[in-house]
Amino acid sequence: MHEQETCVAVRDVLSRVGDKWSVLVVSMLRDRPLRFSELRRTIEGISQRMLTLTLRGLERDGLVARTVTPTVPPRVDYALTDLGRTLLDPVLALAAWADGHRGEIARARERFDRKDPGKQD
Amino acid sequence: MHEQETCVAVRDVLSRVGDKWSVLVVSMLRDRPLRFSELRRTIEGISQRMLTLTLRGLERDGLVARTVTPTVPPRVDYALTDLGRTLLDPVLALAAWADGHRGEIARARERFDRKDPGKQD
DNA sequence: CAGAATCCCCTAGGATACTG
DNA sequence: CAGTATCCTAGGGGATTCTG
Repeated sequence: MHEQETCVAVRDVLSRVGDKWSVLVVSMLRDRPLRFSELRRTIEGISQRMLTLTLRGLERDGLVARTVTPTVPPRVDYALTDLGRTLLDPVLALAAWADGHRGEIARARERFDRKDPGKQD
Repeated sequence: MHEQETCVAVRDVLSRVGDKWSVLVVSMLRDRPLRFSELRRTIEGISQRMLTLTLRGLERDGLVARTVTPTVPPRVDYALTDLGRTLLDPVLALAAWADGHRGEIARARERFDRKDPGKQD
C-alpha cells in the first residue's frame, strides 16, 4: 500500500477531507444542488472567500459540478458529481466514527491533560 | 447530524485525520507496536519533532498508548489502543477510496487546469 | 535513544472592500 | 448574486541544536 505514489494520493485526499469546510460542503450537497448563497447561508460561519475557495477545490478535483445560469443577477448552482457522490460513503463512515467515539476521546483528553498539567494552558 | 456539538467533534477528528502524519503513523502501528526510532526510520520524511508531536496528539486522544522502558538508553514503544484500532477501518476505507479514484481526480484536475490557465502556475 | 527548545517559513483561513 | 482582490494573523511543519 505504500508505493509512494499511492501514499501521496492518499495524503492529498486526506488533507482535502481534513480542511475546515470541504466535507461540510459536500455533505450539504448530498440531497440536491444548492446555489452559492444557499450554501453560504446554510453553512454558518464560513466566509464567502472560503466558500469560493472550497468550491473551486472540489470542482477542480471533479467532486462538484458548477453550473452558471447567465441571468442578471447571475445564478450559480453546485451539485455533487458521481465521483463526489462515491466519496460520501467513506466520509460519512468516518464522521459516524467521530460522532460515536467523541465521548471516549473527550475522556482520554481529560485524563491526559490532568497528568500533564500546564502544557495546554 | 448537525447539532453543532457533533459537527465540532467531527471536524476535529477530520482535522486530525487530515494532518500530515497521523494516519500514516496509525497505519504503521497496525500490526504491532513500534519504537520511536522504528517509526522514525520507517516513515521517511518525518522530522523527529513532528513524530513527537503527532504521537503526543494521538496519545492525548486515546488512540495510541506510550510505554516507557526506563533503561539506559531509554526505550519507548507505541501501540494502538482499542479505540485506535477501531479508527483503522473507516480510515483505511477512505484511503482505499483515494487510491481507487486517484486517476479520475488527476484527470479532473488536468481538465480544470487546462480550462483555467495561469491560475495555479 | 527519545525527546525538548528554538528559529523560521509558509499556508490556511478570517475580515473587509470592490465589481459585473 | 456571486464572486475577486487585499491585507492580516495563527499555527502547521521543517531544520537544527541541546540533553537525561
